[in-house]
Amino acid sequence: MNDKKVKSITSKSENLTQWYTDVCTKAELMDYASAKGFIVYQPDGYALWEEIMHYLDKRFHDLGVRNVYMPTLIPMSLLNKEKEHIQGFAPECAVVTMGGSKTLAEPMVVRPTSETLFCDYFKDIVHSYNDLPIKDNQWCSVVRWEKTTRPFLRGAEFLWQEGHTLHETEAEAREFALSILRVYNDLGRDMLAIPFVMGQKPASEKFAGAVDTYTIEGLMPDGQALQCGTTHYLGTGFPEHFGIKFLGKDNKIAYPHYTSWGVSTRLLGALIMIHGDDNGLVLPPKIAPTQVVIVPIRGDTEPKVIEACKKVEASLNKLNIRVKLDLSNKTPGWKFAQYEMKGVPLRIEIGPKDLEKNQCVLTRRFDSAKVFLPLD
RNA sequence: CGGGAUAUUGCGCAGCUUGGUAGCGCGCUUGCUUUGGGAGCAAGAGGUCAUGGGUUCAAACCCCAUUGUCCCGACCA
Repeated sequence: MNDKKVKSITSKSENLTQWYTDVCTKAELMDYASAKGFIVYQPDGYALWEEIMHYLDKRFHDLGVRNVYMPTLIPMSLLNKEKEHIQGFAPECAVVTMGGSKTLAEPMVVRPTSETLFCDYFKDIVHSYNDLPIKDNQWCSVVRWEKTTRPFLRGAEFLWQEGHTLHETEAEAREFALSILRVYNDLGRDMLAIPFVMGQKPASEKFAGAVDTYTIEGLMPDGQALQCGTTHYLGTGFPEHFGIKFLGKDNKIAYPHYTSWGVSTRLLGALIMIHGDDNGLVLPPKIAPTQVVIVPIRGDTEPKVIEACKKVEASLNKLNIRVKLDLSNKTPGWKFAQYEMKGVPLRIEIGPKDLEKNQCVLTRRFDSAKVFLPLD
């Protein structure tokens, strides 16, 4: 019988790439969409992203950041204003064309990132030092026409947040960029159970248009480092090209110092690869959409078992633990395998034998450790 | 973009050599029996065989063209 379980997904040590794809689809995190490189985020996959959004929104708010939303499309002329920037992104830009007899006044591009849109907006609202700092963030998706795609790790479209801030001085901007980097590092520690390494990129790997690029890097099971988040100090280059100026306290005109920063759904790819095993996904409790699953044994014929399960469910609900009681008519063995595949951190089994002893069985996902606890 | 492979039900595949009623496994629906590691039996539902053309009495199958997808390169902050 164990043969069936082993057959369902490829072994992680045997073929990491195949294993990764198997887990993404069989744990029902995503499905492939009809356009190449695009995916459907299924409820359990999107729920992981929602937990990340909740955490970061709170942390960003504490730093004085507010959420905004920019358009999906960028006029080509706007994108062309910063030379280094357009040279970096042009090869992967998705250019919009209209069907039929309709035509566009000028070529449009689906945003690969939104620096140009933010700067075009900032130039109209920044006039004096009293308008600074500006700290905006947006949650959105961006499109980059990658030739080779993988779920979450590299997609033609991915979800992310991009923050854009303007500051009076270089020192303030640099310090802010680094404070965001520390927030990203905390996200790894508090939510994802991933020990990131904070660092600075060499000139050859900097963001197109940045003075300095900082990243958090995660170590993957294949020995490669995966860039999981970036913050950039962009200097005054963008403001100069877009005409963002302010009158300082000294009554002189100056350009503000610019930062941008982001993390994407690539984080989910790192989460899956780092923690998963041959039985499927393994999720840290803080981010798991379902933290505890209760599996009744012989529930159909033993009303007392259901009753006991519901009692446990209610008490866990009171503790704000995300709990699921599975009363479906699947067999217990199927449920065990299913919730292991989905990475649920803790399983509680309750059956007739347990009721006789007034106990239940707890099994931990990441190391299969079993504990018997009194029902009370 | 270069090389290779492939396209048949939601998924995975057989059938093509040698043209003649559209098949299998999984999944799904219903019923009964089951339930402590992916249950069993029975009855069902589900297909423009990628697209266009050609050959033929007859094409999933043979021929030509087109398109999509996958793998390996190359490319990729």
